[in-house]
Amino acid sequence: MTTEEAQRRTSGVSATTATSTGEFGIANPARSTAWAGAVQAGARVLPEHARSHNRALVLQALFRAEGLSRADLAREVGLTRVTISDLISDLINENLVIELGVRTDSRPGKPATMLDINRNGFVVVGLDLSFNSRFRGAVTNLDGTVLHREELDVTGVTGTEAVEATALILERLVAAATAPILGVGVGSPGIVDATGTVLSAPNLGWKDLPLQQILSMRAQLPVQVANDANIAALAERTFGGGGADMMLVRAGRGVGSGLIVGGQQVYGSGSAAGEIGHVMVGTDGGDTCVCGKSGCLETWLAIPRIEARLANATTEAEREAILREAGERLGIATAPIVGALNLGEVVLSGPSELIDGPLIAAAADTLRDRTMAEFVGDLSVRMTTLGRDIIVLGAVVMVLTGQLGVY
Amino acid sequence: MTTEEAQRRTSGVSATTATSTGEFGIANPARSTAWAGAVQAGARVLPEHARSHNRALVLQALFRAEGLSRADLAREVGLTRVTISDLISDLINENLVIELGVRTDSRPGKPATMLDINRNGFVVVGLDLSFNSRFRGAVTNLDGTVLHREELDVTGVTGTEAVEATALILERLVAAATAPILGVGVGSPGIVDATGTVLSAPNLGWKDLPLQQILSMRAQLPVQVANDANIAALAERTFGGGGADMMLVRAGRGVGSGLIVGGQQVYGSGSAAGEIGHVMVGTDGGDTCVCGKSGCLETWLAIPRIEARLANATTEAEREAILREAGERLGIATAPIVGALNLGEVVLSGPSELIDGPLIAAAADTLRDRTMAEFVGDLSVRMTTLGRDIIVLGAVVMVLTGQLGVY
DNA sequence: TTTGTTAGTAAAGGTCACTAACAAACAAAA
DNA sequence: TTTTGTTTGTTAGTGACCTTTACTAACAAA
Repeated sequence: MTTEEAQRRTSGVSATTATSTGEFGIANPARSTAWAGAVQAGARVLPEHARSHNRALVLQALFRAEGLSRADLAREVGLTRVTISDLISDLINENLVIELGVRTDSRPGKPATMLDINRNGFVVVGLDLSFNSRFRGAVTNLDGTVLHREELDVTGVTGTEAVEATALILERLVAAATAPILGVGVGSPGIVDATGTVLSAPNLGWKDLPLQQILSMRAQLPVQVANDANIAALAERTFGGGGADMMLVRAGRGVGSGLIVGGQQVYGSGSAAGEIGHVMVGTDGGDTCVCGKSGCLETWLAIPRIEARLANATTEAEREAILREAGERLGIATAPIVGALNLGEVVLSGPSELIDGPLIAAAADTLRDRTMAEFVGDLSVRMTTLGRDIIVLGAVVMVLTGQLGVY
Repeated sequence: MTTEEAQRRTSGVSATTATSTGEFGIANPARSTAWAGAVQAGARVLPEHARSHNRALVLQALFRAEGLSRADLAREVGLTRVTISDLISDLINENLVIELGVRTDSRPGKPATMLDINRNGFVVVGLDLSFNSRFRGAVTNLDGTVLHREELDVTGVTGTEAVEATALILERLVAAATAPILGVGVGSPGIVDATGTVLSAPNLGWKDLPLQQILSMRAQLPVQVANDANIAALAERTFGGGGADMMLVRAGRGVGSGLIVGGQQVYGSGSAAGEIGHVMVGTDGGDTCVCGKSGCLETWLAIPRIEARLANATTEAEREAILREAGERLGIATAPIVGALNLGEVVLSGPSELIDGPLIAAAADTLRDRTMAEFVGDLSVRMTTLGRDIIVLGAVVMVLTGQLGVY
């Protein structure tokens, strides 16, 4: 049997994904069950792929609406009760699904046995490398509920040292896990390709760093690495009520974004989708940017820049004008994107004391003024509700998608 | 058996898709074999879906590279020779694939039997409703080679009359078909939803018009309707060598665009993706637009506007400046889109005597100036090579995708 | 108690792609 | 010329998968 065939024969997620003893080194390698992987152009479909797709559908349905019976699932997914029973039997054996007992409400017919994803039977480890001077991480259950946190100061740490720091915080999180670890998700700044290689992350001094491979080898766990803003968009989509056509803009030290188009994450031709920080805004100049150009979105919207301007503001009106201008510039930059993609939502993530107020209001006004009302009539511009944990939650979504096919 | 079950049982494209006698009214109803349809969220996958997906893969491989044997296909697609033989047997029975005879070159082993899609065994009807005063249409083979053309003057024709005109030109094209018609593709201006309903097309006086349904009933053929610029993007992707992350901008009476992201067409939250004509460009005003705003992309790039400006130009330098300015504005408007989506290509479609020259050069320069070179380094900005037939070719792609799953 | 409904399971059947094995047809080496 | 090895395409049989059909269990309502 060839390697490829062996892989093809492997389906499902083994229930023994990782030991919960906390050893940093015992678990199964990364592997994808997701249907998405099989749908790529040129990929044939075998019966077993159909099975894992249907299996993912069942998990998705259970994930979204707890308290479903086998019969409910059959109606929801469109398969027969027989097939659902068979799939559920597998999932129960793998400890991914549990029976909650019989339905209590009074209805004719045999009472249903309620099912749910075993939300506490596995945990996910999420890492957020996007902060300037500290790495953050958390252990969560499958709902994204944080069970344990770790932080690590990394001021001035770059290159290999930064990799070691990442491995260290991961090790601590793995040790803190109280249930088998389904997988590890990492949100990194910079450009990250589909294989989890950090092509470029200037702040961390990383270039062509195969972070996913490194961490996966070290932890012996399935690891997935993606850009922080992209991962935030995933989180908003799954946990924040984000729609199928959505943009998440993240303002921090720089400005980045993640895009969901047609329900799918956008990666871009060079894995650099969402990088809007250095797109010039308007035709009337602006401050000089670190990149050499003038009037980049970052010069208007990066938090340090806003804070510097606000430091000179003496009155509340001045303060508001500064924030409104930042919002306007965001609106100017995103209007063509919103129009071209016919987005339904623009979600902002960042320090709410700065963003949630005049800034976001001005962005919404500007967006509406500069696009065609007929097309963007029901555009929603809002803050994320996920707060500072958004990257960690995105990591959960990545792992759920990668390991279970849930999204 | 329920309707849904009956549909589920129906797979493949019957070889008797339509009579070639030219009667306007004898054929089978629209039906989708495409895998894409089955991959939607919440859609279960049955073995037969797997089969039609694999079938589509075989057709795709044959479509792209003629002169493949069964064994070649097995290697290409990843299925076994046995399975390929079985699929090919079906396809030959349906007259979609033909044997070309044995391979002539001298190699060890049994000589292979060459296969090809029966490119002239079926025809496709394409309709282009995007011109101001005339409807254009063509009958093509499966390669997109035009076999017959029809035109119809529709100056001042709107509403129901325009629908009748569409039906008339379609009837003529169907009558001219010399082989069974695989399907009909229609490129319409305005907003068209996924069901082929024209939600809004002011120029034609259409609003919530179920054009696909109307034409499908009239012609008794599978009909697919989509926005003209979107369909043009499809054509560029399949016949024009367009990449997986691409934008096609169409300048005509107005300005529209079509987007391909991650190899997939973008539809948008309100089916209005690509509508960039009324996005404001820059922060320095501009001419008043019919929409009421100032400085919309259309005021810079719509062909009538450019022509009006050129009429006042006396020197070649003035003429070039006007064209360069139009290109610059296009670059300003598309820079955020190119950056956010990390597009690899921007393709222009329209009158080449105006677009292909200073305009496109200025657009390329502006795009590069206003984005981050690191991210858009290998961005290609160019004219389409498909000329005026681009909409008709897009119709072919729609039909191939919808009826055969080829894309 | 009877009737009707709903949940879940068991057995049998059809579809699909796979493996194994083989004949046909050729080139190249012996 | 014969033998060997390669490649193509087919036949036969197998296992995976989901369906249909039919059943039991468990309940509400008449």
